[in-house]
Amino acid sequence: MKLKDDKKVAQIFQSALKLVAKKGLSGITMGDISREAGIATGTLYVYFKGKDELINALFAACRENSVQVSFKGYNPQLPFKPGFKNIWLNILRYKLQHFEEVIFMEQCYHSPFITAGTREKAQQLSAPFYALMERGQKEQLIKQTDIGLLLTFMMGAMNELVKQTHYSSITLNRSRINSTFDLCWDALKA
Amino acid sequence: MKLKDDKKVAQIFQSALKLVAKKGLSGITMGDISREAGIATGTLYVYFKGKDELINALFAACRENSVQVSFKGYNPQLPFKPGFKNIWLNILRYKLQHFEEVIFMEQCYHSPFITAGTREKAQQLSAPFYALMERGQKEQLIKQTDIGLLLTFMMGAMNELVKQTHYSSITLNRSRINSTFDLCWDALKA
DNA sequence: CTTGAAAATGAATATTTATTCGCTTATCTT
DNA sequence: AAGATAAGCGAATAAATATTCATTTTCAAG
Repeated sequence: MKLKDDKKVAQIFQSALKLVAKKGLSGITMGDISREAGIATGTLYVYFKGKDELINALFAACRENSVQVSFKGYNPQLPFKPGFKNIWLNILRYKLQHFEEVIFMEQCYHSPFITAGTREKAQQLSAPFYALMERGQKEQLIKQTDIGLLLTFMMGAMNELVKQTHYSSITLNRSRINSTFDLCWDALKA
Repeated sequence: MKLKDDKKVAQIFQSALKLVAKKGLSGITMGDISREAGIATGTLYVYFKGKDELINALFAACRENSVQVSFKGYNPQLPFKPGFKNIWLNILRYKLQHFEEVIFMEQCYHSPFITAGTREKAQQLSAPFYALMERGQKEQLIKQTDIGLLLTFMMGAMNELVKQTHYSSITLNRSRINSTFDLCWDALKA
């Protein structure tokens, strides 16, 4: 291998994300991606078998990255609520800073591109979030409702918030973020 | 005009929705739609100028329909909370019963198909929801947080819930629905 | 240096998909 | 019932897009 490195893959991913956020998954072509990335169309096929593989790889990469970042700085020794807020903030920050990924993931979920295998792997990465909520329930801090439901509620609210923020170009300042956390916490708390 | 009636348009819309829910906005072709609707491809062009117009019309129709249904049975004379729950249930029911529309709307939001005008009109239809929340705030029942934020939080949570329900084929029974309403109410209540 | 293997190119090709149009069929009007 | 008008058709065309491949460039090892 010569220059076929991660850097170029990252560049391709960045371009694809940017375009999907702007024109939607249905609006991008391999030609668009290569142009945006500043490479020849044929070069895309050096890195990926085809469009399907590119999209699946990007989907998996986004998912892994976002989960990994979520638990940064989480210390299970500390009390639940601050730990939870830490993770909540990690997630929100990530989504705000990687808005394009939020849109891309959303668009992907119902596209024929994403294979069952890719979907499956993405789901498995949710395990730590389930564990977190279980802890909260054990400590009687979180409602004794189905955890999947609680997580869905929380993640859905956050996603929509991030999207709305971008559309309306409202900046989510510290005070607004805290208000939103309160909404979320009040919803979940026992 | 002979048979060029609402019934056929509805049939086309239904087919498009079904296909988008299954294969995503990027996965459907005019040919797919016509086949699913049991008509010739050329016939689509009797009803719509082209793919763009079809998608925009469907988007607008979905939006109008869902807003209209939301306020069914709402009586402003009654106390706030039961009225709010009534609307909340209307929305949830609608989304559950029209899952395909939820997916379609979501996919559309970031597609190049939807024009600025269509988007604008969709936004204007939110006015009654804003008014509802204002009432709740005046009566000191709802948090004094930015209404857009409250609505976004609520709608996002509901959408995600509906999607999750379909993916995991969990039936949202009466008790689960009430649990979810409690999450939502606890989040919003002052 | 030279050379060989991998990477990059982008025009050419293959494939898919939107749209058109000449024609047929159905319905309404008088 | 005949004529007029609009809906419906689907093969043919046009346009867009994915993918290939013969050629060129790059770079590291000898």
